[in-house]
Amino acid sequence: MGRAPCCDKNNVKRGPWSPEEDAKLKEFIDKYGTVGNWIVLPQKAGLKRCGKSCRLRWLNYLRPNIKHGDFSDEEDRIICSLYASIGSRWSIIAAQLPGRTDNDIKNYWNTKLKKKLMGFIHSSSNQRIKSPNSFFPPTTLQTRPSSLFRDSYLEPIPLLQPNFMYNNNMNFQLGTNQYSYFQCQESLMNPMQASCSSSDGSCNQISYGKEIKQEEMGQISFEETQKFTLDNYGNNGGTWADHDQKQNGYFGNNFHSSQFQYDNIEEVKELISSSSNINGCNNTNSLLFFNDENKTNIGFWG
DNA sequence: AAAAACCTCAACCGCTTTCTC
DNA sequence: GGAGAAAGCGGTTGAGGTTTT
Repeated sequence: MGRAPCCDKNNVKRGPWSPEEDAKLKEFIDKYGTVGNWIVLPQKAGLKRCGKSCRLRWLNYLRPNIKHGDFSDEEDRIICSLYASIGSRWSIIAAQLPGRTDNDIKNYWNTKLKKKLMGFIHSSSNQRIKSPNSFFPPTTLQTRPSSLFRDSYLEPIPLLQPNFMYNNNMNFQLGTNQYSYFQCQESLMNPMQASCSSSDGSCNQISYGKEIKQEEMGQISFEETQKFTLDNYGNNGGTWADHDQKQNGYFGNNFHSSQFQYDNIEEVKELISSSSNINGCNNTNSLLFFNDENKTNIGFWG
């Protein structure tokens, strides 16, 4: 017994929207708004469409100030940074890019941005990064057509560093709530011993050892992390998320990220290839960052 | 010129979260 | 607090367009 369908599929039109349907929907919403209920809207608007379909059409295409077309460098950086930080939380990412929809960003990431970044990682293997500072975003926020797909890896993508990325080592204890938890690897020098917490093996988060209450953290030595630092947050019960949202402005629930620092591109490459299967988990994605100490920061997502 | 391969993106599906009663 | 409905969300699909062979 499955879930009841949201509408009678036999009596609704599916597939691409015609200009007439677009006009009908737009005219109705301009006049009456969404009437607080997408399910009844198509009926009132005289459309033979599912409410969900109307909502999607409006949000992704018809609503005012929707931006279509090329993404700017600035938008690329924001997407990359946020993806590395929070993963595929497209709605949160879209909230940082006025005029862009989550669907748009998702498509853009899946079809272009991801490939370019992976290409960059692979092509970087024989070349040491010359000027790490060049990877930081320019001070100007001027919007211009994206050069991401024109430039070779010698002019890498300048990635925006989310606030938390500056909080290496112990400074990442942003939360003050005593009920907050973070996850800490017991064997810090071998992050690849990470485990999967999902019972079905389809985890989308990497877990690093046992959970440790924040107040216990003072007992843990991080001396050996001067060169290699682990930065890993988790949230439990939403408290982290609440804090992060206040702290960084854009992190929603279940914010979870991890970063490592390496000073050797080969280590990073190895890490990327080995991270594709960690303890049976499919952690297939990774992303490079660079900081101003000539280290390579790497962010993971599942 | 035709077929095959590849790419893009709008739309759908179904699960999760939020809201309302 | 619980149940049901609606909205929100992210993964996936597939039609149509473009490029390559």
